[in-house]
Amino acid sequence: MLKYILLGFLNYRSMTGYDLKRFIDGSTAHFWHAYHSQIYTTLRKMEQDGLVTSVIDDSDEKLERRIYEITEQGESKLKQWLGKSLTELPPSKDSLLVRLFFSGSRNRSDVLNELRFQRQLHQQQLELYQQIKPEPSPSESQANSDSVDFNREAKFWRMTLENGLAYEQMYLKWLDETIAKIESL
Amino acid sequence: MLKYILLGFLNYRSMTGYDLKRFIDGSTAHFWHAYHSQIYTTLRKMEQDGLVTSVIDDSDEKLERRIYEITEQGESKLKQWLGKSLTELPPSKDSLLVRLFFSGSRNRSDVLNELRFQRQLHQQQLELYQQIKPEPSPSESQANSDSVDFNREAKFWRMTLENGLAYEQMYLKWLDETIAKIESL
DNA sequence: GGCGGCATGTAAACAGTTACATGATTCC
DNA sequence: GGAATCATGTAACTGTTTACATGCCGCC
Repeated sequence: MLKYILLGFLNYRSMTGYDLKRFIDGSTAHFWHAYHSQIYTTLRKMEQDGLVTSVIDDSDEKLERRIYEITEQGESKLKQWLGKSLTELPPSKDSLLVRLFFSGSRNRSDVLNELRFQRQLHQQQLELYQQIKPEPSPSESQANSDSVDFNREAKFWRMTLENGLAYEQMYLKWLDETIAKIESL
Repeated sequence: MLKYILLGFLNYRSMTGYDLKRFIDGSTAHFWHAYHSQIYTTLRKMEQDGLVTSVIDDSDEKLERRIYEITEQGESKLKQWLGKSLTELPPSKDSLLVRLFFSGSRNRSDVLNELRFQRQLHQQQLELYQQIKPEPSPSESQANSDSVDFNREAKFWRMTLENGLAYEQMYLKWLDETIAKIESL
């Protein structure tokens, strides 16, 4: 999956592993995050497979940056993947719910503290999304890609952001209700 | 993580890998699913680590069932894990959102078909949760565990179900809004 | 006879996490 | 002087998925 995210961004423009990490953190991280270690190793593997090529930029001495560029093979791989629809529900994993499921034997206040802390984190996450509101910005400078319509792309980016907002609002509401239930247990 | 789910259920009562698979499918699957292959191998590893023991039940000839039982070490491992709270947001992964994020260049009708199909799946999932409503039932028979209060446990199971319901309702609403936006693009 | 459910596993591949490792520059 | 950010990577481990593999029983 990470492979396709990297191809997706490299299809906008060539960039380094570090740039990719920042784009992911600033946009897809809430529905797909990745550690830098995985990004670098995946890029290497993709280069071996002919999906990307890389050149080393030495324009600043002392700072070696490896710039990745998508190949035609990479582009067709991305198009092919986008071409066949998902036919299943993506599995979700939420370790908080696992913990809550088995929390019957726990101290009421321990559970409440855990949920209240999660509430804070979700509140912060929501505020973060609300600040992004105007636009996520993988364009930044002019794209070197032939024909990417960034106005159109941005509409889809915003839809995923709307999902994040809806998710956090739902989660906060559920946490509040759940905290109230446990308080009156 | 799966390890703790298995310990959690085995703490209710001893059972086989197959039973565990069914309990997971019937309760935690929407926030943590597992394939049978992983369940069996994880149980073996847990036995090596002294968290569970197993006996082979041959009461029915022809049908060998390996029944797993939690050990004291397993119980304390579970308690220890429940004891230290989550201090981060669990990462979420949703490949549909990844696909949508990079869907600017796709055919409008292809994207719409994919989203409408997801809508159906989420609708089914919601209905499934609504039918479970009365009670998830890992008790079934009398528990062999010393002191599990299944009435109390059930309250926590229900809270995770409420999360599933809220999630599906949120997702359906978002899908409807997103479909409408793309239709008028 | 075929299908689905019961029941158990192994093997290989792939994905993801944590820890180790280095070294420059900038800001306080 | 220390912390943060830029920038890149490897190694070891853990977790997850897919495919292969077997055999019984009951139902239609």
